[in-house]
Amino acid sequence: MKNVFTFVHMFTLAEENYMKAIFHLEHESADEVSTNAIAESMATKPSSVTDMIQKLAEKKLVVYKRYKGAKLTEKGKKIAANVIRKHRLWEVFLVEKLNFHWDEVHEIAEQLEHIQSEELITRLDKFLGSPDFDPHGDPIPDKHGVLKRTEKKLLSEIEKNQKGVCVGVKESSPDFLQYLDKKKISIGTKITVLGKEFFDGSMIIQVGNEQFFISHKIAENLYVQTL
Amino acid sequence: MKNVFTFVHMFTLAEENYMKAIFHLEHESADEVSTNAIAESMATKPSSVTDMIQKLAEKKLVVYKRYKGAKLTEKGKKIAANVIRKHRLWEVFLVEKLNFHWDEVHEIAEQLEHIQSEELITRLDKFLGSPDFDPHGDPIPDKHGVLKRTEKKLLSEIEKNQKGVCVGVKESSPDFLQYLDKKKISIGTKITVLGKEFFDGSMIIQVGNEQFFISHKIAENLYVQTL
DNA sequence: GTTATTTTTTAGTCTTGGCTAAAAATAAAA
DNA sequence: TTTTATTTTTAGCCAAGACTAAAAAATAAC
Ligand SMILES: [Mn+2]
Ligand SMILES: [Mn+2]
Ligand SMILES: [Mn+2]
Ligand SMILES: [Mn+2]
Repeated sequence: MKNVFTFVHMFTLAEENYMKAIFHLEHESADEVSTNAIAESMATKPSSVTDMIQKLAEKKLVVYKRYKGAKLTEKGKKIAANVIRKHRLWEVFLVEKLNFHWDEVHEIAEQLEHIQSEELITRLDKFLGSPDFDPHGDPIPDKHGVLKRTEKKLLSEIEKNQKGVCVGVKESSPDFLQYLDKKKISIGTKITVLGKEFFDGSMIIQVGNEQFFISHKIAENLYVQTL
Repeated sequence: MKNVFTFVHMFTLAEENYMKAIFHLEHESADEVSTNAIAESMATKPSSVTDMIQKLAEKKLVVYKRYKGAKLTEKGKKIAANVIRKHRLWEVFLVEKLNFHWDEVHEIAEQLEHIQSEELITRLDKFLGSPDFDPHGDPIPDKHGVLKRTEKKLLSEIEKNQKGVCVGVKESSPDFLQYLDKKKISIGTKITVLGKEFFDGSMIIQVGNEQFFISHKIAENLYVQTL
């Protein structure tokens, strides 16, 4: 296909998605990311991943050694962070301005994150009041690609009788988010751990006036800041 | 490339751009659109156009007879109109909400028009107050792809001593729009034709308190409604 | 320290959407 | 009505980015 956009730095949709996936994987495990891990996270085949990381290596966007996995260069990291910045800013737009619900915005942001225009993002950011977090509590990288990480814990990591305020979700699938809605949990909600079962990690928690049971699966996907 | 979006009706970026180009060409000349005309309007080669219109014909989006040109089917027309609807709604967003100038929005809208989400456009339209026209005075098709055409004339067509209000531009290149800015002409501006030269079609017009000369090239790219 | 399993890479194909060069059809001139 | 010019199509090629199947390397098990 013909290159429709004429910008200085231009990466294809595929390239951007690979860099983004590697970025996320680097931050949730070792910094050498395996071919298989990338393939799984992108729902594609390892052979396709090998192809692409070799191309990205040519362009100095990742460092790659055969059989050793990939790792973003500074340049690659910046590009990835910028795509994530765009994704999260658009999510804020969709929720704050268009009144989408937080479980509906991800797919649309997956598309919007590839729109190429510095100026657009500068203005969108200002329009939104330069938000620091997206609707799922994820931090928005600044224009230099710097992502400040806050000290947050998984709900599953906090102890009995401790209190926390929900600051984000690890998973943001519609199913999970809708579960949280049902339980009246959203960003900013105060949660108290009333009981914790060692065997399966399940908990009894208090949210507002309600007390109820949650599984470990839930607790390990909710970020809180302890109070 | 892999199909990232999973919608019912999905057309590629290239397909959408071809349908849009054919739509525009149908409305500015005969309804059989020539291969060369499409090629020129898309800055591509006639052989590429032939390829694509054959594919579009397979999918019943255009009717095509060898050496006879292409013509959108009802389905193709609807799809094209919807892309144009999206383009123009996004242009309104960029100008009204992000304070872009009217000469800066076209390229960005060329990208945004391909974002796939019915719901997004429904909400964007509502957010913008369901505008009828884009920043260049072009009508925005409704959600059924119906485009109501207003009775507007080119400034070049109106007579000496007639008055008109500017309702749109035919060209919307940055150069032309910046010329209009310099002359303080925008949508809604009242223009009086004080003189008209038959030889070259140039005019003397009045805009506010200023009187000045404009060439035929300018006059045939400005739409007005006579008062 | 071999053997077996898993992971990763290579080789070869496919589709989309471009391109050029040549052939065929149509339109214009003579 | 021929000849010439223009338009359109076909044929063949290329790059991106996917895939499958097979080979090679790295790990894990024995
Ligand atoms: Mn998201
Ligand atoms: Mn998010
Ligand atoms: Mn436009
Ligand atoms: Mn416009």
